[in-house]
Amino acid sequence: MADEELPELPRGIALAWGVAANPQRGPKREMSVEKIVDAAVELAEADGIGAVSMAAVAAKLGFTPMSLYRYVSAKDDLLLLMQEQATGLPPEEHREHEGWRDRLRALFEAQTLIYLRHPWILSLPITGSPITPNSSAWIDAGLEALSPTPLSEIEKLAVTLAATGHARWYGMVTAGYAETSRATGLNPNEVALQEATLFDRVITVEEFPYLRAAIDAGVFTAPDDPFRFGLERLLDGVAMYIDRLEQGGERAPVREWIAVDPAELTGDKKHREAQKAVRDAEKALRDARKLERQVRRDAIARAARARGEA
Amino acid sequence: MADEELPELPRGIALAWGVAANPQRGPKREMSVEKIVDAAVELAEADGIGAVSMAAVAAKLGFTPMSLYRYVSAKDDLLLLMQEQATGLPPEEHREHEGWRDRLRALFEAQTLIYLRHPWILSLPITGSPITPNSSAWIDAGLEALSPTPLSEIEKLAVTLAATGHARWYGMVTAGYAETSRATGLNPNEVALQEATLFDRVITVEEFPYLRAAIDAGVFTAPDDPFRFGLERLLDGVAMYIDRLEQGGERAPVREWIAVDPAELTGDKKHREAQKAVRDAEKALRDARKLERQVRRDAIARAARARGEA
DNA sequence: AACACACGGTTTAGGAGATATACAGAAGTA
DNA sequence: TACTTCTGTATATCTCCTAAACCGTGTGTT
Repeated sequence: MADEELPELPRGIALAWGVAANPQRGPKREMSVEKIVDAAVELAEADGIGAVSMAAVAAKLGFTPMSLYRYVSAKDDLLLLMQEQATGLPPEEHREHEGWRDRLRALFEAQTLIYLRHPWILSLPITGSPITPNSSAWIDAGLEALSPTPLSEIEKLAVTLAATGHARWYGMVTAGYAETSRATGLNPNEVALQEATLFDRVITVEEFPYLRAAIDAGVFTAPDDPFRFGLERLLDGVAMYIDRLEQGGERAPVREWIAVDPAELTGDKKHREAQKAVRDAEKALRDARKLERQVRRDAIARAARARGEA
Repeated sequence: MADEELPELPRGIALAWGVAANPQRGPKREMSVEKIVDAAVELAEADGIGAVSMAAVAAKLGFTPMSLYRYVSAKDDLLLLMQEQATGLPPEEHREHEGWRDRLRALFEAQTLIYLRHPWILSLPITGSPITPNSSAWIDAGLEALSPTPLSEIEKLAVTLAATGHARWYGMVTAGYAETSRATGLNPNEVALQEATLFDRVITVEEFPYLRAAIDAGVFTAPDDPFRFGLERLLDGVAMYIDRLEQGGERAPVREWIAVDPAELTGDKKHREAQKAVRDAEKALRDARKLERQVRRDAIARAARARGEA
């Protein structure tokens, strides 16, 4: 009866919400979902998400791999629960801040910290919409921060989502370095420097003039954080919009989702051909550039050889 | 010699840049990297990234699995090349727009379209920093759009990154629906509706008052796109900042990257204990909430049963 | 022209990983 | 006590990735 109340809740999500029918009969349980998740998280912290296998988790707890399946119905569920545990609840401190802006910023920073601490979270596959207790709590906190503003509900959600996404993006870019650093044993600065060297090799003025200029200005080697700037501009924009509303200004039109041209999906022939033409043209351009690079490299090498022999 | 010029280029990246020493001896090649990547992409388009196995790709081309390794040094490389191919070059149309704002928006929309068309891209693991030709071209295009502005190089990069990240986030959220839709056979609207039902089940007024209010306002069922709003606010903020600069205003201070407290990484004991305390407290809260949910559910079920029996 | 050797595709094999299934023993229940 | 339910285990299958050895094919060299 009680089960019929929640028919389609995916297994993992149900577990996260604590919908676990505690069994009455049978032997005592020797493990618990929590212990399993803890062990899995420890493995991930130490050696990345790749180190998390059912066998490894079980071994860490001193059991056989199959025993885990009495607690977790599949590995995907375990991954979801790991994410949930590492994400945790939003910190209470953000409530101490006064305005919506400071609150949102505090949430943003808390979120980025989580990703910096647990970079493996970001390498988990996004399984649609993870409606878990903790992720809901983060969104709720964002909406709460914006609750004193005259924004509409969907606008509040939009701003919350934007800030969350920005934090996530921050994490992804940074976690890339962190993971490379862990995998190679180099410290992050060395990794950054090495990357910069690679950049120098392939980013030419002719092909990428603007990116080249940015590199020359040192944007990838400076210790400056481009993400804060982005967040502040976003918040500026929101503040401006709120001001406008408060002065009786018009609300921005809310557009619909970008729709994928159905022709592409149903396979309209002409359209497919057009797409193919674009792809072919891109390929031709790529090839031409590749050739150009190759030739240039050869020329340089030849010159070097000549210099060496001279 | 020429090889020594590019020593540390990771294999896959080197391939993407077309650094492929064409062999002279031996039998004619019957395949090519391009054909392999095409086949792999076709598999991914049809059945998701999970359908891409070396064996499947080889079979699609009529060869044995191992043959692929003469062209691609590992599966990861193949995945990188797939991403590169599906990303393509930024469309030229964005150059037709006048101001930086319209250009950036055009790039944003082009990028989101790519993710909507190839949602599997987003389920690829981010392998650090994919410095590939096409991804560089996208960044270059963003910087170009901003080149007439008085923004500094790092500020331009920050804005470009923010827009890119927002598009990616848009894609992730939307692709979740797309993948669920493909996997379950339901259309996206049905998926959204089903999700909404799940939301209704677990998001209570007591626990998530603000999220609950948003749901009641219909933010998840309306056909409105919260991401455009976010983008426009970001662009508003950038515009505002540019105005300020043009009127002789001060540049925003650029902060350094958020640093993870080294105590956490070196394992300071006190700090670890404090962290554990937080986690325990969170767990206690979670448990209390779980119990509360359970009890409430039981009560509801009991009431329903009583009603049924009455 | 003959030959050596680099190279392409194949075969075979190993190893890791998720998980289905069947089972023996433990704890409640009738 | 007998029955039922449940736990952890053992065994086995299936899917992947990829290392290594092999044979035939052209090209460059002698």
